[in-house]
Amino acid sequence: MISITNYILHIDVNSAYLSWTAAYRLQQGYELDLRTVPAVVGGSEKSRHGIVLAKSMPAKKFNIITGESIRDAYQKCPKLICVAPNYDLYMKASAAMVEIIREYSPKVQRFSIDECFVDYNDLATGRHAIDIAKEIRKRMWDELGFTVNIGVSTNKILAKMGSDFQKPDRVHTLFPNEIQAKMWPLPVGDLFMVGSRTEAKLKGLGINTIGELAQTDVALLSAHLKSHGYLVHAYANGIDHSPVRKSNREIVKGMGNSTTVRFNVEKREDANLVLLSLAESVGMRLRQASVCAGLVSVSIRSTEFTGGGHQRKISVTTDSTTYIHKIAMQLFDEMWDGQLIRKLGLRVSDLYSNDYVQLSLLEEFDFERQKALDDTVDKIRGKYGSSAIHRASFLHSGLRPVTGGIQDDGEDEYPIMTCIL
DNA sequence: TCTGGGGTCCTAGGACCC
DNA sequence: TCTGGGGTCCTAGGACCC
Repeated sequence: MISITNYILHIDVNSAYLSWTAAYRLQQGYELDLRTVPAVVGGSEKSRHGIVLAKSMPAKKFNIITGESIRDAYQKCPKLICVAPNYDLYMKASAAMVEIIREYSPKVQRFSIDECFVDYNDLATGRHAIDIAKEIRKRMWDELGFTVNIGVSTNKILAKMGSDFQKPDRVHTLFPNEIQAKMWPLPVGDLFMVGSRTEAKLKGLGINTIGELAQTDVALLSAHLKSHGYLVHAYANGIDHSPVRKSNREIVKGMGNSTTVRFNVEKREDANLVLLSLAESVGMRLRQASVCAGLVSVSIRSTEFTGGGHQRKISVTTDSTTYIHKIAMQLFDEMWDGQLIRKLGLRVSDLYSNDYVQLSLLEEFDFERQKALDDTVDKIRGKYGSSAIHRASFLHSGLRPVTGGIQDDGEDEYPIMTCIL
């Protein structure tokens, strides 16, 4: 017998935004634990950000689902408590969680703000992975005040599926010899990477459970789902060879920001300002990551929820706020048909290290001068905050001079957290 | 005052080249 | 004078995730 020494853990915060908010409020001296009553984290309806981002277990009992409008949620439960998101708090809570997890293994992959994978070798400590998982679960509660689910297995897909079993505050195993008993009876839509469209197609083929998917001829699946068919078939059989990567950061493919504007945009000049504020944050993020982009994309969503995207490769790679904005406006002008706009997005990709920025001789654009300006603005914002300096065109516009990334809803802000979390 | 924001990967079709 | 084949690049859009 060969004993397994390498395990994969998947750690997932239960109702992350809500749990973190609840834990924080307890620390601040609130009596009520939001996790014990129907409560949601959601944006404000007035600024048209009113959807449920996270819900408590009691809220779930009222059939409130993530992503639905706050209004619909109130209809289901009039006593519902709704609190604003606090992304600064979430980043801190996430960092505190990862710091503890890294005590057990150097191979930790942050999969999202509230999830990570751990490659754990029990030769290192002589302790079994299941015991480690139980200890991590307990420490999250004791030291940070929130609960997690942990899945333990031998690869990422099984660990992830395992962490999704009964919640909250549980450790589950899903080893290969447990697949048939624990995973195959589940509805096919529960499988990672089977979303609503794929689920509908599979049901059309008479496939209703993960087990049925696992035992379907992969040729049939690929005929209907192309390469996605191979993927979900492998996942249904618990097959996944992807490694736990130490870092996601080095392999970022693109970055973008988008915003639902507080009012319907009908004037080009307002769209121009919104895209400028998005370019400010995208540009800052590029410069912070020391990369330049070779592709710019703009997306528009109308008040009718129609719309699309428009993108263009650019002849230079750039991290210039002003240049990105200039391209974005070209794209906008080519695409906009005058419809009322609800949401605008700006995204850059084709990222290259900015060590070798090419300066185009053809462009009538002074990259050197803009670079100096961007650097100065970044320094001031780094020191005094992103609202310390902004372009005069935003004065009296009713628009944010910088849009995207970590920011809160503005109305009901929490103070910066100072406690242990 | 219905419907957020940030990502990744895949596919299809047209342009263009040899 | 309807007509091949292979390849890459570019753009649009769909599907999935948290």
